[in-house]
Amino acid sequence: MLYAGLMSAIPPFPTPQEPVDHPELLQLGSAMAADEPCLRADAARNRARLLEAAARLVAERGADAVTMEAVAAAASVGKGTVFRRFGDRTGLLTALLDHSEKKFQAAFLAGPPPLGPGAPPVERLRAFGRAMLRRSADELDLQLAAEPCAPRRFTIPARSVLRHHVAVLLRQIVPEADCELLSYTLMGQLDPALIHHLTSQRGIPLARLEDAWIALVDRVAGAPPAG
Amino acid sequence: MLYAGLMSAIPPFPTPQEPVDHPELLQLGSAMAADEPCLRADAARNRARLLEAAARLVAERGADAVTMEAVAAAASVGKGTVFRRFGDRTGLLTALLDHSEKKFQAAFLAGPPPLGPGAPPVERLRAFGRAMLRRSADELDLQLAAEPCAPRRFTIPARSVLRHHVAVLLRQIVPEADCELLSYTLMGQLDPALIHHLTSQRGIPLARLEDAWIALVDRVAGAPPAG
DNA sequence: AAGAAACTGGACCGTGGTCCGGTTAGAGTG
DNA sequence: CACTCTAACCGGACCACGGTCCAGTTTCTT
Repeated sequence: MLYAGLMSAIPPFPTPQEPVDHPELLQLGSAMAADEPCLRADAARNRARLLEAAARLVAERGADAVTMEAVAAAASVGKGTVFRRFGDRTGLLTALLDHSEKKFQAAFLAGPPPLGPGAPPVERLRAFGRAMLRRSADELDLQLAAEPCAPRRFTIPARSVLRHHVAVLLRQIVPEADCELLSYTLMGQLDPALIHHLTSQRGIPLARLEDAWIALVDRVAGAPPAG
Repeated sequence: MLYAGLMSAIPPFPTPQEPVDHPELLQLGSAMAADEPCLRADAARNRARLLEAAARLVAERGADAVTMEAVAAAASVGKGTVFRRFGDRTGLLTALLDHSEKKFQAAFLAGPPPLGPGAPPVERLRAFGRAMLRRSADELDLQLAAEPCAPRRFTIPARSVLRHHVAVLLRQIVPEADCELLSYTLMGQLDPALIHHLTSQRGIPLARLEDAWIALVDRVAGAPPAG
């Protein structure tokens, strides 16, 4: 099992990953064929071993067990190496999710309708929510664990890409609205932490979340479903 | 300066604060006259000193400087005492915010319109968003620092109260909708972390956030503002 | 072969959180 | 009021983890 990398080449040390101010251009394809940008042979090998070890830890003992030290030990590698490669814990977890993330991006950017281009925007937005909800339902532990603390929640590049996609669709549906801000609102309903809270802690079935998403999209699109 | 406490009596030790499964009843007035439930004299004194010390640290060196050890030292108290009293770091920060929180709750539960009862629900909802945005704009550091990590974000009692209020208003406005879930969505737009990201990191002025809130409420209420 | 750039690993630090032996407030009793 | 008893409280030693640093090693280039 191989994972793609979203780390670019890392200078000396203290420059893990830049916030990416304006990810106006969607990535995907930038570093897709070349799984390892320009990594030295030993570095690439260690990187692979670390991801493999981390994945094993997640599978066997849950995301909480993915301690930086545990991963390092399981990969027979020094702790510093883990940090150098992935920046911090979030970075490592994010890298673990990278594979499915890329697949998902490909699906809504270039896949078949209704998720991909070809269907009317409202239709695509509905499908997007459904897909997000289902994807988050699996991988929930990891998604939660990968979430950084408060101030950086909205700087995650992957999330920015998703949100931007929503904004683009919204502009086609309700051009007169503040689609940028509206996209944040809609994305809020698909937040892994919220999904976890509603399903695990309040026992709300996923189907109801999907219905709520559809209703929300309709409401925003200006066609109240039952009013 | 005295702060109200939202900690109930704490049994032996490892029971900091219960999740409060169904906060259907709004608090406010439960432990309002009695600032300290049944706290022993020395405990109450230490509690006050701790809050005072924490507030001083925030004022002088920012929320990041509020280390549990630093607070303990500044209050000339043992570290264990801080944890016993407030459960964890978020608990301490939450207690610091408690005063303004209570004031805010009082304002929309029993204050003058349009925030309080008396105005039509849509009007109250608009006012609620405005008030939240402005309140979060001050206190932003504290609000951010007080936010617990991913899985517990939605279990904060104070947030639950606010969200519940929104749900109640929504039920009066769009009874046919899934107001429970809709309230989560609306609250998402008022999340301190989002506000911080938009204003501090993307330079979006608060006024635009307020406009977006109004527009969102109108949209949800089924009366598209310009369509 | 040799030099430079990149990588490695583990010692080190600060912080959040736990534990438990010792201390004290304050109620009950005479 | 003095004494005693107990539950609650206190404090700081202790642990685990995330994150940093840097001296020594390895890879790649020329």
